[in-house]
Amino acid sequence: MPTSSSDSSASPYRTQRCDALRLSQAGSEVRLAGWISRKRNHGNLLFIDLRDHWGITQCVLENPERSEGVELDALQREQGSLFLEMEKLALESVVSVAGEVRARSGDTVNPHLPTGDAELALSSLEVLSESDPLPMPVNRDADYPEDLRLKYRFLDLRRASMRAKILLRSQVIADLRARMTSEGFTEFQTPILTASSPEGARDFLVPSRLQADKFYALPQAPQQFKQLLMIAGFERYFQIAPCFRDEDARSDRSPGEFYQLDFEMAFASADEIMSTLERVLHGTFSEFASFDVASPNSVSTLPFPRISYADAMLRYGSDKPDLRNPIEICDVSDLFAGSSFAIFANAVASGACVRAIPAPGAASKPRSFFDKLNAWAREQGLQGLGYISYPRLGDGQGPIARNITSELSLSLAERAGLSDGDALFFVCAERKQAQSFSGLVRERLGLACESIATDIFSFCWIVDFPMYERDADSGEIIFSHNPFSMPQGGMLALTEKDPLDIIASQYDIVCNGVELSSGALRNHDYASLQRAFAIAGYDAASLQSRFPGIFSAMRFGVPPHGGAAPGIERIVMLLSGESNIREVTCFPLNQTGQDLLMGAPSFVSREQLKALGLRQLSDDKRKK
RNA sequence: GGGGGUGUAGCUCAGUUGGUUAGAGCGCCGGCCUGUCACGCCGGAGGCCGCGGGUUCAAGUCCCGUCACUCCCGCCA
Repeated sequence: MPTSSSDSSASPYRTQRCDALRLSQAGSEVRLAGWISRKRNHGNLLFIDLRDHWGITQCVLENPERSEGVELDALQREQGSLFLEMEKLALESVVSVAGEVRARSGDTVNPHLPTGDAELALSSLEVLSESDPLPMPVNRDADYPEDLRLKYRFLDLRRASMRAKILLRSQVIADLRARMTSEGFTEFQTPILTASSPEGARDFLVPSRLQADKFYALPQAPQQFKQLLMIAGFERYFQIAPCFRDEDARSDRSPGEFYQLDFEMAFASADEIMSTLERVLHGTFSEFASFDVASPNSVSTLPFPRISYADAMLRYGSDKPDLRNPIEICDVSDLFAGSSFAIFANAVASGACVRAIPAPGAASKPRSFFDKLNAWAREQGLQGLGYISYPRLGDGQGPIARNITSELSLSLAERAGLSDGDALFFVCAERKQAQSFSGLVRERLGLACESIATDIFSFCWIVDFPMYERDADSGEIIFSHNPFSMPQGGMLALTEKDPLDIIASQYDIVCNGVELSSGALRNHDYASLQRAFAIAGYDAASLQSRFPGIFSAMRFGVPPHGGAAPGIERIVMLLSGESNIREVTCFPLNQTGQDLLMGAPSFVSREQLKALGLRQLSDDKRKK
């Protein structure tokens, strides 16, 4: 694979790349190939920006002047027709051109272009592929509707900003591979056509031709396969793994497929797994951050902080907190209990929580700042958002402050760690709602008070997730997350504890409020895995039929193991500052799961359906 | 499945309280131009105002419905 500019000598289309033009080549003949990115036509002087994968070179073409009564010689006539041909060639046509390298003089040097001190004076042109007029320009960085961009993705991908993101993705994947390999991991490929599993996300199904009426499913993740590889005795597995989930899209969630850096380790502790992933992510984020990683804390130092799930929900109101935001929530239910502020006192008496969210420097904000937040809180379905404003800590102001003692006002400020000039917001609701809502308030205040740094990657681990939860609708005990996780305390915890108090050996890694990965120690003990499923209502017999692979393997020697699977797109999104997953994907599906370029999904022929033993659609439905 | 936003020229957008023939920039076509690098100047073509219905003397504009895209909730073990 040629990487240096001189290695393309074998090409019939060019002698060098468009980024390789040098002043030192002045006087020599050079051939270039690429797309016509821009033309600047001065009548008898034409500039062409020729672009290939590597860069841009300015080509220049002169039209010999035809003076009154003086005939042009053959060379001049040839030059003239070359000019006319190039002049009418559409942008984005692909050409191979040759000419002499010329130095650009003084003020015609373009300092913004790496090749800007020289240019190619054209003497020949071969049109390799002519372009139609473009449905969208590609030589500028403007916003275009996403459906247009996806329909002409091959054009969209010619744009510099898209190229940068896609190339970054490639480099990030290569870097992750190298780091995993040097950590002693081996890369594997696991099946794409596999069995449907009834739990988790909705499966993509593929009908089987050889086994009538049966279906394959595309893997939601290679979870069972990587565990089987552990049982097979490969101690360190990884894969840049495609995952398929038939769920609705979000801007940070592709509707069909995405990639994970899937890995698993045998005979490892949770600490070992976490520190391994930390090293890899810290390395990759330091390598590719767009800002200066030399400045302190620009990428969290190792080891990343670990926060229990319960603590995260209290202090940040989220299990994926953005730690760039310095605001921390605290519980003040006990301070309001029995206080003279009857609304909160009564609510606490009947089991509600009051959570306090500091707003740094907000005491000087105008009244409208508080009114706006309050209006927003009502939109979100809350009664309202109380607040105390503290121009000085001893001088709480606002509607709540007028109804409580100055001692209470001061205690609140102290508990929340306020300084003069801050304000304190209050959320009063049932515990779960108070948690999640104070998290939203925290996010909003972080933005409003401009207290979120933009040039750091702030990582943390969230640990000690509950193993089970109660389904809000059915009231039944269900798995909170991965059923194959090891419960902390093992079999003893499963038999002795209230299921809702059992903690899983699960750890999520979070960066800037983005959940990069869930991970866990897996339950390698057959009996306790059966017990764990029994608590969630699965009898032993059904496990064998639901998860035949893993359950038959469990009986033949299973090493303790665990792993994680950070999302590739999420990593690239963070590194490129994108909030939309489609921006870091070459050919993404749109929000409704369609590929507007390839026309997927599509109807298929009657013959194809018949071979699969599937019912045929009526003609009018197919035509619609 | 539910809620919000958007939809006017190939593209990006403007279009006032409902009021003459719906505009601009880019692109396209034609003309001029020898140092530009988003080249410049002159001219031209190009519109089912997403679609259907309604209100009105009059609808791009107001109302109802519908479609497409997008963001969010549900969902994503």
